[in-house]
Amino acid sequence: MKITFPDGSSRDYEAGTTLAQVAESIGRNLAKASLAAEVDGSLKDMSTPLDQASQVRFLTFNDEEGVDIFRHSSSHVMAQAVKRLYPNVKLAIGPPIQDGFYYDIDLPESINEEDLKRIEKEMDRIVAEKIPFTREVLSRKEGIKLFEELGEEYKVELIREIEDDTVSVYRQGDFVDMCRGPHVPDTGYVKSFKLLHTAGAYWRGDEHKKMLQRLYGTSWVDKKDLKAYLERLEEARKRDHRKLGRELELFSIEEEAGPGLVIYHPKGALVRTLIEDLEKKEHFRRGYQIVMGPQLLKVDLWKKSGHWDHYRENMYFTEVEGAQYGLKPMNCVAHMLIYKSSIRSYRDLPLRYFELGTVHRHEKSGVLHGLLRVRGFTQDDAHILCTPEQLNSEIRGVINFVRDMMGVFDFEYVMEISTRPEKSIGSEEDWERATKALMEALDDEGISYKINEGDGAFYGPKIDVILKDAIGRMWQCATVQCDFALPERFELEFVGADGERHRPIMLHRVILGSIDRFLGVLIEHFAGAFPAWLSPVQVKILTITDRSATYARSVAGRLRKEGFRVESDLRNEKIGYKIREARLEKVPYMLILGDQEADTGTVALRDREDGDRGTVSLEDFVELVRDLMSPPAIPYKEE
RNA sequence: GCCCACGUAGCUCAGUGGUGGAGCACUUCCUUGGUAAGGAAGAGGCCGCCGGUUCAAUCCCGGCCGUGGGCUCCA
Repeated sequence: MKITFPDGSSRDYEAGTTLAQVAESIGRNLAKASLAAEVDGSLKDMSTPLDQASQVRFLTFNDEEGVDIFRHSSSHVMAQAVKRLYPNVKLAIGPPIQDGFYYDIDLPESINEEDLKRIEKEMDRIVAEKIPFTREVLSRKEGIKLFEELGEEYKVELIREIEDDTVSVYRQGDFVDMCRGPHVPDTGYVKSFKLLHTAGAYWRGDEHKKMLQRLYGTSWVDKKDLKAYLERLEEARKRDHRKLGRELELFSIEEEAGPGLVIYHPKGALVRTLIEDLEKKEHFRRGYQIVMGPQLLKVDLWKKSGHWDHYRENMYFTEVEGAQYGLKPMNCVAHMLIYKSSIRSYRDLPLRYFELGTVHRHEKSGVLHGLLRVRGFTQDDAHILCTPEQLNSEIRGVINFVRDMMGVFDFEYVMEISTRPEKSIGSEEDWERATKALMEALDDEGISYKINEGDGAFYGPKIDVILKDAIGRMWQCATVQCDFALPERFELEFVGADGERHRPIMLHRVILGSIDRFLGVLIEHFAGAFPAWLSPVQVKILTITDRSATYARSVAGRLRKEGFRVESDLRNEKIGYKIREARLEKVPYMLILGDQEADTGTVALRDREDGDRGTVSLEDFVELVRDLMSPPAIPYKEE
């Protein structure tokens, strides 16, 4: 029989030859590296015998599928270890995930750090035993019987729900698990792993079902990769915006004030202001009008908007003089009222209302996280009201806006479109038209995108922008959403060229999203070392001795006149000490001033990245850094 | 909201059923030193909050609040 490989070459083999033997015949290294194989499009174990001519692709740790198979096998090894140590454990599911795997288990006692170490030791034994993974196909009935006898009620529940007549199970020695497979040939493959932490997880992700224990681990084909991954985790910890936020005196969240409520200290408030100033400027350039809505609006209005029915449990309410008010969780309602305040003509459209709107949402206590998930935050929110004909160009305008802003902050990004979910409102034509408009806008801009079927908002489809930070993590910030519901509910109209009344389409969009969250992402992206234009302190003047204080004051004055943010450290401390502190504060430029500089009108420049840069004249320094001290210019584009 | 862990000085963290500690930071004094920590002294704590056990609780138990890792939900 003829076996064909991805490079187009082929070889002949006897029927019954296993994939492992095929790999071996090609080369020792391939055989060693191959974890499983893809045969005519489906994934198979290396021990699978081939019985007919096929297309074969061997999967290694360099293939996405190979990585998943490897991690999946890792989770089986962990499950086997758990089962050896806790015979009464019931297993739920154990899939591979990004960078690792987990297994959900049901166990009366709870697993702690020391237990994880014990489980790791047991896993080491299982790995050393090199137990082969063997596949077995059972009928559903046999499968149910097998797992009922084992007391594995979760597996039984899963088998009852699958539609096939057969189920496959994998054995590794005394351990058996229901599993689609494939797996690596034996447990010896999984030697570079580490169990990371435990967590609670609902059975089948349903908060009404039982809470299980989830054990998280990571595994790699090579010890080096494991080490690199653990170092990456360490790097992420160092960049944690909660830690840096405190160290750099940017913000705090105090128990006294309330969970999820951010207090911006001078430096954090300054960075936020710089971002917001840039946002205002860029919005004005793009034809947005700034508006401001009140923090409290009457409950009747929230009933009209649908928030009372759909969002009430996330809102804060209060009563004043017998009238019920709700604290705004979104900015749209006031914008609707502005639109309705006069009769609109098609000539007025599009209308782009922009608000740096501070909103409050009663998030569940367990989800709060630094600046990334809070209860009070400020969005760079806008609602664009336009005609159906204008939809495409408005969406493209937003996309370009996002593109420009991501460039300013040095972020890469990808875009995704989310389509109609099952629970949704509006006509099929509206949804189709709006989804098409979003896709066409991205196509027209030459942007590739992924589609998330059924992931849209209940009132319309959306584009999400997922940005990628300096260490490869993804964050969702910008979003563009079509909304049919609000124009309908508020009976928004415009008079068309035909003299008839028409309903405008509304786009809801944010560029950075929550400014608070964006700041958190920025802190982690730059590891606290903001680019000069965003740094709270741009230049720090450090004196060698008291004798230089007067000169230092004149230098500071000159730089302030230039608009630079300057701080002086005139303390009676050694220069090494002052430099150390300025470095920890991540100030981009340090000017070291002693007798030599005072005598010659120069500054000894030191920067955050390159260290000592020698002596330059004060005026040369100003020229050198001037352009870096304000936000990068965004070229003006004709709409 | 749910599961697990944690909560000691501004920060990082030791610690014990009977009197609370260190380093850094802070204050004062000495030192005037040229590219990542000079020296000395001092001040600083409802040991998260409430209740229980105990002759005695920061420590043991319970509840609450908060934080962390996740789940669910989301900007």
